[in-house]
Amino acid sequence: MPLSAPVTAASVTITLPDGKTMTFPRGVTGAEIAAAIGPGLAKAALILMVDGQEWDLFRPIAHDAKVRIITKRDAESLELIRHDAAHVLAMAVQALYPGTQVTIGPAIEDGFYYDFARAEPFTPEDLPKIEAKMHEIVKADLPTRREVWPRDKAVAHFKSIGEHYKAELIEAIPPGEDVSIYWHGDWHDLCRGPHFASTAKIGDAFKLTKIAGAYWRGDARNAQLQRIYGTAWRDQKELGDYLHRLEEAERRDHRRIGKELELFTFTPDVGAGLPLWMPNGMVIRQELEFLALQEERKEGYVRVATPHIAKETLYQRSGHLPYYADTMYSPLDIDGENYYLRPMNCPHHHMVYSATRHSYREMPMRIAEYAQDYRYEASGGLMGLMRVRGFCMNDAHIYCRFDQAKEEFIKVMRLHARYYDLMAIKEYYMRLSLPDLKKLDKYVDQPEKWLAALKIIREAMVESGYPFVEAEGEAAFYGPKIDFMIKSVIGTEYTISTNQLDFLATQRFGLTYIAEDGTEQPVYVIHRAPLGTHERFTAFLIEHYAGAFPVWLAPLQARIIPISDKVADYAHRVHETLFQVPVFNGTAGLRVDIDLSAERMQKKIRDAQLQKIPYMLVVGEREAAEGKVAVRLRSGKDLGPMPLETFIARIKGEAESRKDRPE
RNA sequence: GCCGGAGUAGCGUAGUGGUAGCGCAACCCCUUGGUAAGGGGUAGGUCGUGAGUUCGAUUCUCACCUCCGGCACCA
Repeated sequence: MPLSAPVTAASVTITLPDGKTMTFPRGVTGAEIAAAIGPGLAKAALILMVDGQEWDLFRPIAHDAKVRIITKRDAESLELIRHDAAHVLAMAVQALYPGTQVTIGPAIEDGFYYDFARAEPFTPEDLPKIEAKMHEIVKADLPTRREVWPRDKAVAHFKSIGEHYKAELIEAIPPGEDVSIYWHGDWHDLCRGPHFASTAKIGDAFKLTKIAGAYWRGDARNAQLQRIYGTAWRDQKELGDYLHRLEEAERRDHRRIGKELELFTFTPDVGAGLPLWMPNGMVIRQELEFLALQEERKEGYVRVATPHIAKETLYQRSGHLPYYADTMYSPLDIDGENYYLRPMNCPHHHMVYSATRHSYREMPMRIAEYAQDYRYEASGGLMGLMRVRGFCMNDAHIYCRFDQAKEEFIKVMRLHARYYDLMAIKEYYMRLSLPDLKKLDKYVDQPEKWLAALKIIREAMVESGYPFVEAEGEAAFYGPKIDFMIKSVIGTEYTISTNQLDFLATQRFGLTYIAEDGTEQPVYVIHRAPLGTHERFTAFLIEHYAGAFPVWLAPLQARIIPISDKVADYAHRVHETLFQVPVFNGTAGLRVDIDLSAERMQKKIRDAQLQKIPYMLVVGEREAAEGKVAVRLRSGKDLGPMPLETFIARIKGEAESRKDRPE
């Protein structure tokens, strides 16, 4: 094709990203343009952007246009590869298992999936077979073709070939519209596109990863389909890197580390989702509680303690029962009355608040408790310490005047920030959780109160400068909130902390204060849990630190390693000295032990290393003679011998500052 | 809760229709060693629980419990 064909009515002018223009006959395709630019590009081209719109390489261009050709080097290519891979997965499955219906199959983060309807379940043994078939299809280099059909023709067609889910999808498209059908060889599917010109362009860097159940259209009332997940990349190296990342993530999994470091355990004898904190894990809990106690004291909080159960009437009054009865443990019948294990602490705290009269002078009143709760979470949703049925929450309720709500909300945000800074937590985002206006039955219907509460939170967030995203349908029934969202190491998103504004409690519980003019005025309630629950927060910290906790959190802060039992006496003296060191910002003195086993020093070092103990204090005859300890970090770094006092100053400083020392 | 997979010693694992091995950990002995695994030995399991099939079940079947991967849910 000539680079400078004459400009006529039968030609189009193509403008390339560098501003260069080329002229082609009308109806030119991306493949032809790429070929005109160069054979390398012709080979590398995947799809193109035509005036910002994704366009198949084989689809004719009828107008002058700005064109950008996408190759594997472009960021967009990953999603395209995954989308094409999903199609090939569907092709492979339908070839191997006739009668299987296709539904949808999008590209997702790191890969793709496809949902199938089939009476027989897929088994893990099927995956290699399907994968092999996919490679066959890719190698077959099947050409892609795009057709545009009227909606009604498509519906009738897919019904006629028994693809009822597809037909249903197309029926959701407004009548009169056209739909695009993509063919790969003689297999075809309804699809928006775009797709590569042939199946070979996908390459071979893909792998099927798991089989799962998934509801049709994401609704549990619908039929359950079978989902096959895969991952796909541009080349084998990227695929290898990804699989390697997964392995690394598995190593950080809090369930694995929790077992290795003996932090917590579960047993069917106690019950699903009911964690047992072991001595090592309890140290972390206590240190977090002590941190909270200190920080909350600075902020004017007071502490209370309240029972773990309450009568049904309390939850009727709070309004929780009608909304959440199905996620509460069944009630206990005590003397003919129903008592519930509490799923949250608000009503108890409201009772404390309303036990006395409150003047405007004492507002805000901040009532705090690390409080144990029980929620009957769906059995399938339980996950290690991240999602449990019994948990202990860093809870507090702030009772304030309307005019104080914003400032109090900001103060809570700043408290969050202090905690997160302290622990160098950066991998989270803040979500302003709003009610879903289409499902108002899930929320208290008082539009003007919602708007007022929302205004306070929005202003508080804007004034304090914290970035946030908004999400509909995530609010509590009693008000909007800011949720702090994190991802577990395996990629599931959880709310780790929360800051909520409640306009309802004051009505439900008659929570008021006496204003300057002697009238009773309603209070606003802020529910906040910056450290979330011990369970989820610790799970997160385990993964965040990969088990290598900073000194202030480490269950064992130092281990003394005598080189031989000739120095056992000295080791004991070192231990006793360290044990007695007072730590200002800690629940106790230093946490230290001695490894007196009959093993060689190298073995003891290895053991301490695997337990991720921050400091190993090697003591031999030289150290004993000089009153020193040879300090080794868990990173492997050897600090050499130093006077015991020098080491004490160092570790005490770290414990008290709660700073993590980069090693 | 739903779909699929799994449960063997404290942990990690092998294995079989004829009641089970291995590694680490534990305990004992030898070794007294200078910065990631010294050597030898001992003990530890009603093979998740219950029922069924069978002459016989850890192995096959069913139910339940628990865990894992998703989905749904998540105040």
